[in-house]
Amino acid sequence: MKSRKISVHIADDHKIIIDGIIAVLEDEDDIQVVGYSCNGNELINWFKEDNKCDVLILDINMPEISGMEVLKFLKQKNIFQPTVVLSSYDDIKLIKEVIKLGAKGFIAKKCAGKHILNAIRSVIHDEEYFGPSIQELIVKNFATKTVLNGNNTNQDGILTSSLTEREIQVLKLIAKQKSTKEIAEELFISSNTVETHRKNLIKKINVKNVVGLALYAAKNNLV
Amino acid sequence: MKSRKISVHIADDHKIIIDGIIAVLEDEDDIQVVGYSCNGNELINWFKEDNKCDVLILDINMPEISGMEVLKFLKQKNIFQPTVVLSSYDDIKLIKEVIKLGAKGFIAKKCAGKHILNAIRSVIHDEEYFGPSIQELIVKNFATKTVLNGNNTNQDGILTSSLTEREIQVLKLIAKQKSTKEIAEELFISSNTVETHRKNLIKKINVKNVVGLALYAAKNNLV
DNA sequence: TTTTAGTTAACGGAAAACCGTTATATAACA
DNA sequence: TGTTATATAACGGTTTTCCGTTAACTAAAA
Repeated sequence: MKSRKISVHIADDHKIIIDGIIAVLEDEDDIQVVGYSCNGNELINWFKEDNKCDVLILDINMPEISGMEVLKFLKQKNIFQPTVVLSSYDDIKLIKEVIKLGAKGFIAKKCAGKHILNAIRSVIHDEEYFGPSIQELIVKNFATKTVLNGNNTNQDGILTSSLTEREIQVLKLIAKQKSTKEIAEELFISSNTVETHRKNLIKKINVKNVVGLALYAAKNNLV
Repeated sequence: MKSRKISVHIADDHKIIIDGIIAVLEDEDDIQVVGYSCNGNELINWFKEDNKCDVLILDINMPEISGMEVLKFLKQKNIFQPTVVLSSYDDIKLIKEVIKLGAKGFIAKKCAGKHILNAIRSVIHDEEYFGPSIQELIVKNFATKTVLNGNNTNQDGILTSSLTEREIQVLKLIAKQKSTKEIAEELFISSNTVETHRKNLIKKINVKNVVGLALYAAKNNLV
């Protein structure tokens, strides 16, 4: 007896990537693409119309409603949705966030198509799957974080840190080229507090100065 | 009489995008994909082995050897190569650079696949082709640049400015989170000179501070 | 209920960035 | 042969960032 095909929905703001994934998946006879979305809005509406799929392939870097926010939406609505997250960058913090939000698969876009197949077949069984470059990153991160000051890591060892709401808010304003004073005025807090946030951001993100913060912000679509 | 197919080579560090483009092109019976490269090195070697194609589809954002550098290589070797440049970002400065280096087609990755077909069929006849979002950008840029201070624009009106070699060098080091002093030591020049360069960069790029420079550097793959 | 995470705030001193402006030398260009 | 672009350098003053450290209050979690 042959079981039903795995239904897949793809969400990515780059149509060409959707085409690419479809091209990879259509050769497999246990997988079926049942739809795609070109932005977070479309995807959320698709869910709201009570559509379903076995596996969601989700780009994290989408304008307006990001993949992250889609995951938040799903979590909030208590929708259990096996998901493979696609990302342009290898970023350990991003991976942590994504795991926190319940996604089990994570692949860097630069990785070839066949890994998506493995990822789909893993997450459908609620198993984790990390693409090759991600695995490397996790191992590297684990090593350094364990040896170095465990400033961010808590008891779990790996599932940690990330920025607070306020810190993200401050970071965004820094990335808008605003000075401490301007940020303080905008957020109705003391300049000293903003400085503290800036300091904590530099430590948490492990960069040298505001330039590092700006690059981090750019990388994580906070700009 | 039916003419020979248009041979196309694709270069992009994201395999999935190559797959996507192949998927789009393989439905066309006047176009034939004759090869692909996953980075700038591979592509340059491909050319060095005296391979040829009618149209090159070139991603600008590749690690190590970028698309820009590939264009420089082709120009330097006097290889006339009709090229469609792919970019993740809509950036007017980038477009200008690319035009300077001889590419005639320019498409943002977010644009759907069919535009690539138009682009290929344009550049093969040495005609320019700009994707929809790029056209918008050019129009917008033209309007503001004309109205506002023409600080960067020279006689040509559109094909202008850009940073000097030295400025780019300094900018890259700033984006590496180095201080003025460190940069000065690395380049064997005075701190004062580095400050002058930083100042000029801020003015030229029209940003407020090093954060703006960092973001510009990130956007233009100088990081 | 203690513990932890987050937000707020302060302070003093060092370092770096920012600003305007001027100036010299060189190489390329018209 | 001027003109222009580029790279170099200096200077004084202002503003901002950076660093370490401490601490109080709150809300949520263990």
